[in-house]
Amino acid sequence: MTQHKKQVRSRQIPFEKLASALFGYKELRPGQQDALRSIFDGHDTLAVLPTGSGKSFIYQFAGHLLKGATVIISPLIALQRDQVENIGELQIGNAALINSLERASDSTEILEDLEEGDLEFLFLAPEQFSNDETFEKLRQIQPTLFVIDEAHCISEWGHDFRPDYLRLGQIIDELGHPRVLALTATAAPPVREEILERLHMQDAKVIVQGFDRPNIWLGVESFQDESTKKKALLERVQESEKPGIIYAATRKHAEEIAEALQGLDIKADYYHAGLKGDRRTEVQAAFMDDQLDVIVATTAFGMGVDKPNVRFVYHYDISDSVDAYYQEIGRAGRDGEPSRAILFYCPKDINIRYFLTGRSPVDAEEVELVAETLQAHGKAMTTKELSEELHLSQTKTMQILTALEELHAIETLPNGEVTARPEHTIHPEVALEALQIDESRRQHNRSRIEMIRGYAELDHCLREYLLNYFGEASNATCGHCANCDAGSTLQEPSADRPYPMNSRVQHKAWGVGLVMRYEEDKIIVLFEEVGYKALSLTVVQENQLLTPHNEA
DNA sequence: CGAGCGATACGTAGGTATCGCTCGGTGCCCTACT
Repeated sequence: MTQHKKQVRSRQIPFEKLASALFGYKELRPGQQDALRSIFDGHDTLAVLPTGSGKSFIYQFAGHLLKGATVIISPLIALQRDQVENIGELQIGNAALINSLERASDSTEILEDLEEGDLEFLFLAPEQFSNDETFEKLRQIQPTLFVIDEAHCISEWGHDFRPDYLRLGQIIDELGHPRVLALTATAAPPVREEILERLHMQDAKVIVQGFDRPNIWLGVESFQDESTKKKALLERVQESEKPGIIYAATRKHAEEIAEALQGLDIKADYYHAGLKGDRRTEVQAAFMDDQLDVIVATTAFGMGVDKPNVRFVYHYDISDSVDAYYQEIGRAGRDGEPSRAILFYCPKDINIRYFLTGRSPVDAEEVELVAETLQAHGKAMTTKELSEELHLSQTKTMQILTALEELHAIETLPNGEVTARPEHTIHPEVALEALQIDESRRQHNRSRIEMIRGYAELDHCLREYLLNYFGEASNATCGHCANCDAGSTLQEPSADRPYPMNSRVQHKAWGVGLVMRYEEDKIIVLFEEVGYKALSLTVVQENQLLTPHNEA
């Protein structure tokens, strides 16, 4: 009875023929083909494929062909609705979604349909597993395919903002480990590793398609003060082909820029999470229908936006990581036509990013307090109960719980409640270890900001920097970025690259790390414990600071 | 970190300079109140 893991060898399946019959596809793209092959050969699969490469098709197709239910985890209700609608237009089975906006009675019915096979696809946000009824029912149903769409959310949001993302691995185990398919357009090598680990993926295959978007011209314009920067941006927008997107760090900036553009008779509007739901829908729809030329937005805008003719993505404020920046500029030029991505950079803008990502450190007393309370309490508690009892903010409580959980000092139940582990008491040194875990997380965040600063202050090929960050080596000048245009040559592919790109190295103090890139006489390594570090190659070689690290 | 706001000082009328405080991003979910 290995029913749901039964091996239908992939080569027996005429993928192309079926894709054409079911979806009207003329041919499959390489990434789609590889991902399907991997799924049908029984692997858990992580597919990192550029947007517009038909990622939804992969789970639609696999879900339709595999017996049993398909559960899709998707971060936004709006995205889920689009997907359900999308499936409705195909002849591949019914789809539904369960969330807080639907009626509870409906969700009971939906789960019954799923059990009886009248429903093939169920869309959920990860938070839904905290609902005992839903979770129990899904455990009975034992879905055969478990899909995590926008899987980079695990590492982008899981650590503080939406912690339920970190619990998906446990959920997958509890559901009897259905075949797992994680999909994303943007994941640098360390993010890929984290996805595999956090989802408890087994016998996993990772499929990665190229990150390069050659039709997007890259540029950085530097300024010393805000007003000059703003003026330059407005001028640039006036002369740019439209439509376009402008990203700002704060809601206020977004509103100000949009108003300034309106003052110049440009059809512009702003978008951020402070707007009412229907207003957000309205602004987004206007942009999608070409009624707006420019949308000025915070990071709230963009996920699931697939507009082909976006001619520019400008950043009025710098992003908090290369990952976020790449994802945002990737919304330009989906039609393959020339487009521009320009970062308007002012060194002090980095500070807002430090503020927004840099939670204050936890202190030992708080950690002890949380640990003791959980032990004394005897039974499981919600984060909310804990934070109210201890007069700590929910964010802070979450921050402490995440660290304690990594130490296996506490356990998070499938419904999201936390409890002390009865089998071992919490030692005093756990608090100190938790501080270290928290500090290393903070350092990691800081180092990500340093990497985007590195991009902003770069004097050679910008594209090469981005591609290196995502683990791709490039061997020629791109000839299509501000620095290449200015005559800068590719960084010398010098003979002094003692460690291959993306190989693992060991440092005496900082532990194991991944070789990210070379720069003049420096090597940039992403250490698991301390984040990105730049080391002088001369010093490294003279003192033998790094040794190749082979995994066990 | 830094922008922006209100309160205060200054010393007699209204502007201006300074201090100290607050707030700044992303979305699920659920509960209480219209």
